[in-house]
Amino acid sequence: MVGQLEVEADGIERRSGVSLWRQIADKILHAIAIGDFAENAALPPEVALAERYGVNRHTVRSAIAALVQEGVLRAEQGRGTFVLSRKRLSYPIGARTRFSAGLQGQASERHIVLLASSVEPASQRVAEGLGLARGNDVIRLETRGEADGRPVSRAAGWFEARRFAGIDAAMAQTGSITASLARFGIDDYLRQSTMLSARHADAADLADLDLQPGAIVLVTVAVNVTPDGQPIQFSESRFPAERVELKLSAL
Amino acid sequence: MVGQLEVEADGIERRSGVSLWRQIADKILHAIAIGDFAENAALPPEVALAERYGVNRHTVRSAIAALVQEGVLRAEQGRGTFVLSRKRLSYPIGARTRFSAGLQGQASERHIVLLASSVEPASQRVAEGLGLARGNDVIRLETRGEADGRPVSRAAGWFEARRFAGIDAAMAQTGSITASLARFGIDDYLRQSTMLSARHADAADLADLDLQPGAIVLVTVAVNVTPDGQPIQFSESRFPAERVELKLSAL
DNA sequence: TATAGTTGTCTATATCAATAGACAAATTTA
DNA sequence: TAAATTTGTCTATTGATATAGACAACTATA
Repeated sequence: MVGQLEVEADGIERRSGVSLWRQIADKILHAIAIGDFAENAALPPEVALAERYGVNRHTVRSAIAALVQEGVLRAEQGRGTFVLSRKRLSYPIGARTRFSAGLQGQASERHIVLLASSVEPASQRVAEGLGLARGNDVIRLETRGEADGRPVSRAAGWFEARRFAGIDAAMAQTGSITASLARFGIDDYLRQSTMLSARHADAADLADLDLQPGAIVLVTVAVNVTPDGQPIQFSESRFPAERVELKLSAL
Repeated sequence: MVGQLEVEADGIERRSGVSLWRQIADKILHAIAIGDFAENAALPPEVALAERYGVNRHTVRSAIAALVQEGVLRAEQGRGTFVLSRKRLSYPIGARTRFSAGLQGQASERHIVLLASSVEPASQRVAEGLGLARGNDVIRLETRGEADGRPVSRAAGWFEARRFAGIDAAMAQTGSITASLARFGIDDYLRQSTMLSARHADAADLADLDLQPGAIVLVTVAVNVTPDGQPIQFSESRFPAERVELKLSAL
């Protein structure tokens, strides 16, 4: 027999299209992120978690299994289940956002990897963002940001091809957008505007950011300009919400 | 027999803990939000959607049924399925963010409702944000922002009780944080910092923002200060990602 | 060395999610 | 009016999700 609860404890929703084990895994992740469970600390035993969330022990086990798979937890028979992962990185977004500078002190190793580059005609929104006519050639750089070996961002950046010919090579060589732009005489640039949204990770996000299905990504669409307001870069970036939060400072 | 596809089209993930119909509902919502389907336009027929996403027609029907339930779509037998809802609001976040001012032109009617208020000792993070000793009394205002009758934000704001005694009454009367602060001699205030994250909506969010289970909320935690840097308000706001995107401008 | 507490594995059952196919009902188009 | 298009409803089957209970395996501790 099944003892069906009418009201669930702690924000667990049934028949929502999101399985209970996934919801509980998200809750545990969130609890770790906000510091409810310290690093290396033992999680409450499975029966306690099952009671807290009003579900069967096996459902909790499914959630834990997913997080073990993700490398967030480690389960030891007879001892308990332990927290491995650290808190979320705080990624700054402001007028002078720079990848490495912003994460200083939070991760010992951080860098950007150039995954691919290509020349293509500007789409509608890229053209608008850069103030070009639609169809003008632009260079697209596909990059991934990593901190301590974990992917923390995945971005596409577009630059006017005529003005920034060779920026792909510069990026491959320097591993830095800032350094690459410096080669084109851009010593300073500002973030003009940023649109921010959130959605479930799609197949590309899962592969790019090493996420599990059901994860959430933050998406920013931004335009960088020179100090005198000339657009130089249009970008779309995706951040895994479980590993990164955004800190908005003076734009 | 079942013809199982190895690779799914368009970012649909199986065995993810998120059901296919929920993922497809999210995709349709996103497509509407970014303007792929115009308002009042017909959606592609169910068989076409099923093929596009690589799922059975009945699965698409489940997704559509959920969106009809949410009031996003209207299905008419023999004719088609039509888009009711408009694009996402673009909610500005910047140095001088004000609720009504920011949404001007995007919604014809907008206001803040005061849901509840109370006096309580400051928690750790509220005390830190306001620069108080932990346990000092603070006033908490629970509010909901609405635009054209739809909830677009749900916020809790904390103010030092000694300095802002009566701000709850002022808020109830004026329906505006800005106007209420003016009564305490605050003619201008700035957003000092904002932390931004995203997660699945919990039970409270579902009720407060009239969402369906599985929805995503954007969460901001911010501190407002006077022009000379004195903290006056600590706030946590939640925005439904399917209805709102955040526009970051000069902080 | 028992004993209690914890995770791991197994069986069984019920419900939800997804596929498959057929046909009805309503609308639009030729 | 007839045909084509589209949504609505029904049955059937399979696999994933969730509950239930029992017991094994391992660890720490009294």
